[in-house]
Amino acid sequence: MEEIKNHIRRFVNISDKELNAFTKELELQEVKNKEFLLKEGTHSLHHYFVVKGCLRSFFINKKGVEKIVNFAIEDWWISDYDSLINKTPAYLNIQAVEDSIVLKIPQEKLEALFETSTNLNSYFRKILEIVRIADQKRVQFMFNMSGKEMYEHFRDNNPEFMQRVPQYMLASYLGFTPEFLSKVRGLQE
Amino acid sequence: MEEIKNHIRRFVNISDKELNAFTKELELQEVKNKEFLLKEGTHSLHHYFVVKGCLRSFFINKKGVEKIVNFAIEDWWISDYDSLINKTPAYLNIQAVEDSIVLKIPQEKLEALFETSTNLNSYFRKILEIVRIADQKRVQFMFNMSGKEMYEHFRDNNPEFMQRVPQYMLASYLGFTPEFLSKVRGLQE
DNA sequence: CGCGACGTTGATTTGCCTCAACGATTGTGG
DNA sequence: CCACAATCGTTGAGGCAAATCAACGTCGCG
Repeated sequence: MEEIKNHIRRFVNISDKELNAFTKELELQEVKNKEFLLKEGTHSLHHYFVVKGCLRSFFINKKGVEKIVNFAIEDWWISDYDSLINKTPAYLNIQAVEDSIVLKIPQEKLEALFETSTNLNSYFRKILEIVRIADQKRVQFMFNMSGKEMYEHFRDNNPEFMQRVPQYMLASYLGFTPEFLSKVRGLQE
Repeated sequence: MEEIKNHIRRFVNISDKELNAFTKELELQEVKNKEFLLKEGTHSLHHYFVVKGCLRSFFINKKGVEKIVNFAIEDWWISDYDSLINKTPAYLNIQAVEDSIVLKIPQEKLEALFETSTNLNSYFRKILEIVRIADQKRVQFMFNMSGKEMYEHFRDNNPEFMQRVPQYMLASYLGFTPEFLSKVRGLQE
């Protein structure tokens, strides 16, 4: 629990009492590599905070191909917001890419906490601000760069991922085929 | 001011006193068609709420072509979050697409209000949740649909925009050239 | 009227996909 | 502990969706 407490304290000035009210609702869960936390079509109930490991969210497109929407590593949240907020069946899958440890909190508990804690509201608002910025940049990259450039940019800005996710997942996240990524890598700079 | 008060009340249960503390910081601004609220390279200071009209945010890519990142119409917010939060020079331009009326609030005033108002925190958190879901869907569409499908989806789900934005801007938002959009439209269903 | 902004159409090019074949590595059961 | 099957990455040939480039029509407006 110290990981997430520290993470929150990095964003808001929060009392131990308030923090404990929050962490009391968290549940630790271990997930083995390839194990699912959410499958499309089911109802998503939890937000997940990654304590250790690496997860991905993805959907299956109409051609039957996996398309990775997001990765999450240590100190990051992952969930299907659409399903959680709108209470619709999930369109996304969430799956471990390594043996991992997550903390989970049900959306309804979180909503209840928001009623009483300004600081938690603030923390999650700030997380969403960061996510918004990241999403915006992703669109900008997709509109501005060739496949080769996107790969090089990702590699240079996220070296830690290069070791941890297989190449075909990186290809999927960047929006192209494994074959194409392989060719792009083949051409030396 | 009634527009934005009603908008906020749609999301949170807020007292008139709290609301007034917020609206007191807002400033009304008229923007003529093609007028800029933000130019890239300058520092972004405000969030903008559209009372009437239509705005767009865009950047110029390395080939010198405008790429539209977002539109905003009535009851919607638009800003360059990256610039506001990280206090960096804006990468985006914000410009009116019609004669418009906006309410603006400086980021620093908003931050101050967040310190004292749980409800405002909550409101902006909820706005960001919705934005997050929209961003996620946009990535999904880009990964799942052909140009023709993206156009038809947009047309069927956002009919109000079809009347209001010129075709070349729609093309830019969808990520392709005006020529291609024209051809896609040429093929009857 | 004449000019600039916007949309259309056609010919050509290109970035990335598809499909197929083939190594290398891993892991798993006999 | 070997044999074999999966899994993952690489390479090449061919195809296609969308971009590029260029020309032209139309409209609104100074």
